[in-house]
Amino acid sequence: MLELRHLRTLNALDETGSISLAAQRVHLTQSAVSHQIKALQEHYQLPIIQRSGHAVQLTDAGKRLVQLAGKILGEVQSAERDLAKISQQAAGSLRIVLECHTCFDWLMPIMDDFRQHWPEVELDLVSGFHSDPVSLLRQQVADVVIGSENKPQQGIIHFPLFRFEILAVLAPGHVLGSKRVLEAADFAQDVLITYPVPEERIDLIRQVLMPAGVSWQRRTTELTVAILQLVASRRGIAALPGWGIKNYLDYEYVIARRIGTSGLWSDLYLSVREQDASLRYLRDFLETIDQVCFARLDGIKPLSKKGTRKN
Amino acid sequence: MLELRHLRTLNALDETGSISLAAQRVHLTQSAVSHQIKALQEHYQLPIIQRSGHAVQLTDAGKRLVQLAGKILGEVQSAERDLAKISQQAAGSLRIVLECHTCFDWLMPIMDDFRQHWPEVELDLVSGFHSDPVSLLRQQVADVVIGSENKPQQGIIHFPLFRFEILAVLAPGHVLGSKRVLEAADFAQDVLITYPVPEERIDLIRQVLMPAGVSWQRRTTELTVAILQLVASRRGIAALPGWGIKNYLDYEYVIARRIGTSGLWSDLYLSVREQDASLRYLRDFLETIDQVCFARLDGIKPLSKKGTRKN
DNA sequence: AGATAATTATGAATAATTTTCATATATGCT
DNA sequence: AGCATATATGAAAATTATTCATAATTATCT
Repeated sequence: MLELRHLRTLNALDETGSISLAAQRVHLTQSAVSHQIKALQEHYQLPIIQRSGHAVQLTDAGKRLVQLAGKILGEVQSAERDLAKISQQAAGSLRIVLECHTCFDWLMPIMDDFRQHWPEVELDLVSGFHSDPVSLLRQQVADVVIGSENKPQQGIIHFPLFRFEILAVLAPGHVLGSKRVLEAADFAQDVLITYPVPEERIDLIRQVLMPAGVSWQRRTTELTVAILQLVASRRGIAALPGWGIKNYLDYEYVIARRIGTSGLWSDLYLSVREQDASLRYLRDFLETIDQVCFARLDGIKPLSKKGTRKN
Repeated sequence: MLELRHLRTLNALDETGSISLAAQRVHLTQSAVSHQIKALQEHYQLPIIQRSGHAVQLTDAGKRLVQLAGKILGEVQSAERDLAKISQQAAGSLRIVLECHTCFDWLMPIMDDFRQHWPEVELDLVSGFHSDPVSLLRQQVADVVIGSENKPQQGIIHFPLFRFEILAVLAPGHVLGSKRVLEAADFAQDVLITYPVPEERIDLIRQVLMPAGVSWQRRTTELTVAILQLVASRRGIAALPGWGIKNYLDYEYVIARRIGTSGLWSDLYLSVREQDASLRYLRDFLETIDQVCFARLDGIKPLSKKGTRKN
């Protein structure tokens, strides 16, 4: 009756404290999670969760099961890694093209983790900018592209990672700070500070400014911290992922505003050659990204798993 | 994809070394187990078992999963016991009536184990012989009957334990030893040594001798070892469960013969009052019996689980 | 060796379970 | 109070697991 599935759900529930967020984490609907918990409670004749308003709290019984999950799920993942090693799918290469500059932030620790588990896999970042990153896969120059590309292509598979909001970043006290939501025209008033990549690769420009026919001034720099420094010192405004600026917001180094009423969102995918899609270490890499990102990055949302995520 | 179900199956497969026996252990058909393993192999793209003729051997990958099962399944059981404690189903009484005398052999260690896990449950054996053991349940004198009773009765639930063969036990060199299979008439030749219970409670008499109209001489004694001693010293012959005499056979202290061409079989059930059937400690007791008996008793076969074994 | 029995594999059918969908209900916020 | 958000729930749909029937394979017994 109790299955690993339930433990994974409870784990997510414990971390998120919410049925619907937990559901997203395990790629199920809120309803499915609700049913799962109900089934567990009926099976054990015990309440697993306790509701104080909307917030979901685990009961002692629930905590005991989460504790079990903690002990067990790691063992399972570890065993599955060993199986990959046995099947000699433990060696290979994972050369990553990062289309999203800010993604360094979360990717770095994941890479460290990955190296520990897969010492035989050559892990690298492919540097430089590329107009068509996916073509690097075909040319065997890279093995993985992390970016926004998700159009179906022959021989390429896109795994959905997550959706995140891009926020306008302003110096505290900036005039635009008085608005709750910024519109395209607002960006004409100040210098736009971006990474040094082509205009069409900047979501704000491609999706907001260009369609609105607004002109802009641009200044570029390599590092996220540098962008934030420039913003804070009133040299301009920027547009960055919410999770990338969380700490700076908390310390009120900068402030953030939504772009457009419903916000400017960007979707991230991980693309690989079709023949690599079932490589065990690749799957493990994906799994780790999932775990780490959803646990640590604020405000991200899961994408539908329709992009081939079975097996 | 991998679920606890698979680990339980692999565990049984490891212990039995056979697909069909493993299937019986986990209360599935042979086909189901075969399909499970096939699914695992396809999922991991690895052979899990290796066949040398009919004998099934685990591959390294299979062994790794069994190792995982070993680590995990105990944790699960332990967590489930804790849940029972949380739900305050940890206290109660388990007064056992043992209809099958020889069953002391395997029950004793199980009781010891049980006491450790459920210190709050008063565990006892109800001594003496009873013409209708199940009525003791109704009278609240006992909580559990282990015996052959399986006729549906109002308010009583019978959990199937297992089926075992009753063998004729002879002194080495006994004349009847020359026959491969003993028939009813053969038992008229020698003294029958039994436990001191009514005739109708002795399977050999009720199912073989009486139907055949054969007469017999009987001598009784309390302990299994005493019976074996009398047999070995040529005071008579006995009929005992195969697993009960295994050690004595191995040391050639006595020899055993099948009774009738297809053997004399006995089914064992565990009966409880309906309202007790979902008690957590009772379920745990049942689970332990299952584990221990199938792991340690030779030649026993599972019974169909039709007697209400869900939840 | 040949026949028979026993064991496993497999495709199709069935059964059971899980998930989703469409809502209802409950809570929090302004 | 009213709207937005979160959870619960029954019924339908989808998926998955199991069984059934049978074929294929291996072992055993004259």
